[in-house]
Amino acid sequence: MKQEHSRKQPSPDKPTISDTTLRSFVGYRMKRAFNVVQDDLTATLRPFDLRMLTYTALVLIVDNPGLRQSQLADAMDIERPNLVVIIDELERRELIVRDRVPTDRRAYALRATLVGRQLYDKAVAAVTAHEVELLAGLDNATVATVLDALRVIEKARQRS
Amino acid sequence: MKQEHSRKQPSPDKPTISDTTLRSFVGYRMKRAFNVVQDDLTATLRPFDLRMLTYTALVLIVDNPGLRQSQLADAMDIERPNLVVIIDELERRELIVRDRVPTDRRAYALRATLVGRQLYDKAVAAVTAHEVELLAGLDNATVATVLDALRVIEKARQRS
DNA sequence: TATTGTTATACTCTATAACTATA
DNA sequence: TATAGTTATAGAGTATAACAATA
Repeated sequence: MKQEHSRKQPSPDKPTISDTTLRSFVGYRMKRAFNVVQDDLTATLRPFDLRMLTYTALVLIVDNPGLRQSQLADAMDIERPNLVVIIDELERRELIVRDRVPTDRRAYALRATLVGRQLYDKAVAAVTAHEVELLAGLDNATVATVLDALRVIEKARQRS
Repeated sequence: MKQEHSRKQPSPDKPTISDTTLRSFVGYRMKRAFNVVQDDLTATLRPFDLRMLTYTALVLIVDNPGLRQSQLADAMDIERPNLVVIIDELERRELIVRDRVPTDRRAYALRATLVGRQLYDKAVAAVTAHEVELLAGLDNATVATVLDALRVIEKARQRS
C-alpha cells in the first residue's frame, strides 16, 4: 500500500463531480480526512524507517515493557499472526528484544532496547509536531470536542 | 480484508495495556473510530452485496450520470487501474452500463440502470439509518463541529 | 505526443487454519 | 485440553509500468 493519494491539481476544463450524497455521511468524511492524516503520518515516519504499524507497536512496547505478543496484538486490534512479522522487523533492527518469560515458557516479554527508546523519542516528537501543523486550523476547544466525539463513536460498537 | 475487528471481552486476569501516548494523537483516535464506522458500514452493506468501494462508486455514478472512469477514479482518490475491477463488477451485476462517448471514443460514460438506482435507494437508506444509530450518543451541534473539523483536516494537506 | 481504459504485477494489511511447544 | 507464538495461505486495497486504441 504505497498510499500517497497524489494531489491532483483541479482540471478547470472538466466538469466537477458531485459527492453531495456521500458528503452527508460522517463515515465518508472520516475516511477522506483520515487519508490525509495517514499520508502525513506515513511521510513523517519515513525518515525513521517506520510505518504506522511498526510505529504503533514500538510505542506500545516502550510504554508497556514486558508485555506479551498476544497482549500487543489485542491492543493493536490485529490478529496474532500479523503481529509476528512486525515484531520480527523491530527485533531485526534491534529496536526491541523478545525475552522468554520464565514463568511461562510459551510466551515472550517484549522490551525496547536503548536504540528503540531513542527512536521512539524522535518519532513521537516528529509525529507530535506534524499533528500540530495538521490541526493548525482548529482551536483547542474544537479538537477537544472532536476527540470526545471520536471516543463516543469508538465505543458505540459495543451498543450495537 | 475481512476486517471485522472482533470484539474481545476484557480479560479480567491480565493487566491492561496502556495506550496513553498514542491516545494523545488525533490520528490514532481517528483510526480507531474509523475502524468502528467501517465495520458497521461493511455489515450494513453486506445484505446488498456491496463493499465500501462498490457502494461509493455506485453512489457517485447515480449522482453524476455520464461521468468517465477517470473522473470517477479522481473523485474516489484511487488509481484508474484499481477502478476497472470495481466497474467490471457493477456492470456484470447490471447495476450500471458503460456507454461509449460519441465525441471521444476512448472514453466510457457511466450510467446507472434502473436496478442500480433501486439498489442505490435501498443502500443509501440503510447506511443513513445505521449512521443515525452510530451517532446516537452525539448531539447535532457536536456532529456539525466534527464535520467541520474533518473538512479542515482534509483540506490541510494542500498547505503542507 | 497525450489521454482513456486496460493488463500485469507487486506490496501492504488483514483474516483463517493448522502446526509446535508449552501449560 | 487450552494457550502463545508461528507458518502458510488467501483476499482486499493500493500503486506503478506498459500496452492498444484514440485524440
